[in-house]
Amino acid sequence: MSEDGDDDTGPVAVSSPGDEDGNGDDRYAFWADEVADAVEARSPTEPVVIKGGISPSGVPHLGNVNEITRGYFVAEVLRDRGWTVRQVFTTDDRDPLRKLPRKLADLDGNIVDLGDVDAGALGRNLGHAYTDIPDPFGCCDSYGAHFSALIGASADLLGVPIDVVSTTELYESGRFDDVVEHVLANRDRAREVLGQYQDKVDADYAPFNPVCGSCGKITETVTGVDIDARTVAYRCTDIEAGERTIEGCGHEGEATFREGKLPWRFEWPAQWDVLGVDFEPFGKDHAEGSWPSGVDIAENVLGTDPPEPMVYEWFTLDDEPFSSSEGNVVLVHDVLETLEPEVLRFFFAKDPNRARDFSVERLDQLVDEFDRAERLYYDEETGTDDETRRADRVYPYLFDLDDVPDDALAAGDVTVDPAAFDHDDPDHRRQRRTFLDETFTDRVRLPYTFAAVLGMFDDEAARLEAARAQNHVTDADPDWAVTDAFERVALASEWATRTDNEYNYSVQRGSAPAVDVDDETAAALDELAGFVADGADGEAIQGEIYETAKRHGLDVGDFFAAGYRLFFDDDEGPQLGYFLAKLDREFVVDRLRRER
RNA sequence: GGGCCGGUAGCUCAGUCCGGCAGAGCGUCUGACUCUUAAUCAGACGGUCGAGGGUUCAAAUCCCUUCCGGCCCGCCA
Repeated sequence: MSEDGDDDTGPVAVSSPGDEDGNGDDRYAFWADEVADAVEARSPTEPVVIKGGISPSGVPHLGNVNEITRGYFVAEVLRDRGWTVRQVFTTDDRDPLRKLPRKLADLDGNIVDLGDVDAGALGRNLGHAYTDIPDPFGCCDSYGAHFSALIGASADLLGVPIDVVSTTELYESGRFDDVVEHVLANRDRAREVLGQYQDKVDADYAPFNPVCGSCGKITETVTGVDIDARTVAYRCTDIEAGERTIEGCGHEGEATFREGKLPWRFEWPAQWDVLGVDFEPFGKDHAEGSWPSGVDIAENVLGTDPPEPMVYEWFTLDDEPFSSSEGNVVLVHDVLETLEPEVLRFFFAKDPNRARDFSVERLDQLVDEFDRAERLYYDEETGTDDETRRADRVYPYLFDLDDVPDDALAAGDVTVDPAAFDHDDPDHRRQRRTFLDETFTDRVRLPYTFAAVLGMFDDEAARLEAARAQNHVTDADPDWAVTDAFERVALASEWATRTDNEYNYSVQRGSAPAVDVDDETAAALDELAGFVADGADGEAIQGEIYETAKRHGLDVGDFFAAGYRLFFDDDEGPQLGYFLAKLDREFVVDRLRRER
């Protein structure tokens, strides 16, 4: 993983509690198993600490969620091996706001344009720490607190337990005092080490950025350090932020170690040290930048061991890079309106080494892939050995008791409250696994695109009827499984609406689409209209469509197409007979007669 | 300039670390079910594994070179 020539990421020796991945085949079916082995090889003390973190600079998008979910899978594997794990998430909220994002989001996850909030007020806060900037929505203590709350909510939505740790809080509480003192007391060494990685480090460089006592900006020019008093003297000078310069106010003053921050290259290793981090995944951007220097700083400035690393590739959103500042974002909140949480977790369980596109257009493919993995896990389908091994290994970690209906839990004699599920409690874990392997085998999944089709029936009974007709639901299925399965209809419908794809049909109520029908088809339509007018249920109408077409010597497919054209102005649609039965009869009859 | 990750069927990707007959799903095509309408089922088509060289009895897999794509070496997942 680390490619640094001279560090000591030792050989991976398998050890410790309940090692259980040796089934005669020692290849890794799941990347998290390999990482867990490496973490165990460090002989960590409990709780094992797994970290992630971001700056709360704006909307926490799906890419940011890697920082939560990648660590989660490793945490879960370690917990299954008997380890107690703490997953922390640092919100780097003392970082300064460098650039105004184009889009923001309220606490419910609704995206709003910058122009819809007080952009001027935000603009005046460039250069200030996120926790010192008022929340543009007025609902949280600060800008930083607002977006930290959103990322915390994203984790909750995915059922991942994290301790959110505010970096500002680490400074203000004094937890960082000792490490800041150490860095500043050894600032020559710090300069020397970081200087190997960054050209801008010169003789004047001081590894601390005080908050200006006058204008409140994070400043860079330290003019003196008093270790005993735990203060630094500074002058508030201009700072560079991308192409623009944020002007300093010129104020000269003194700041304590709690009134400022370490530069990122030092702050990250300081977090490892203070929080005792054993494993941290990070994006490819850090792999060649802050990671190598962080290792060096940890070992040679702080004198601590860096955590086990893991680099993950970035995602794109419909082939475009995610960008909080550019506004190309999608929140977990949004995604969960179209996907079950287990499917989204599945996306994050894929190989981190591979760049992936989160394609909204092709969400059905992702869901199908998940469904297949699930069937492989339950031995309801056969696949290649590799596919099966992967499914067996990965699927249990996608499941969360909170995602299934209460009566399902009751049916499985689950006594733990899903909302109070303790990932470190062996009994809770056992109950979850037992439920998964026993009760949940009765679950029902409607294929995603079929669920999208069902979305056009606004009537519950009609949906059930159609699903039964296709044998997706049978009398043998427990009620909870049927209820649960139909949850997918709302998700798939939302997807169809958002992408406006071929499942987003809408009945052309206003006026009949222009349809040219030949005489024979016209006669058949009239006859069908008569049948409908006499009153018939969906199944009867469906059958009659075939019969009518045959009587008139019409191709059944063409006749259906004529029907779809009349009602949807499209060549295809839902099962027509069932669908027409659910519309008001007079309208259907008139439309079939091309009279309205 | 230096580095990281990828390139395998039309599409999405497993397989590469640890060499052993090139795989899956979707799509396409054909056929069947005397109701083909997200159909379903059966079958078929589909690949110089980016390219070249090397090691080997044997290479998608290991080594060297090279091309293409994404990214990093300010801040960023």
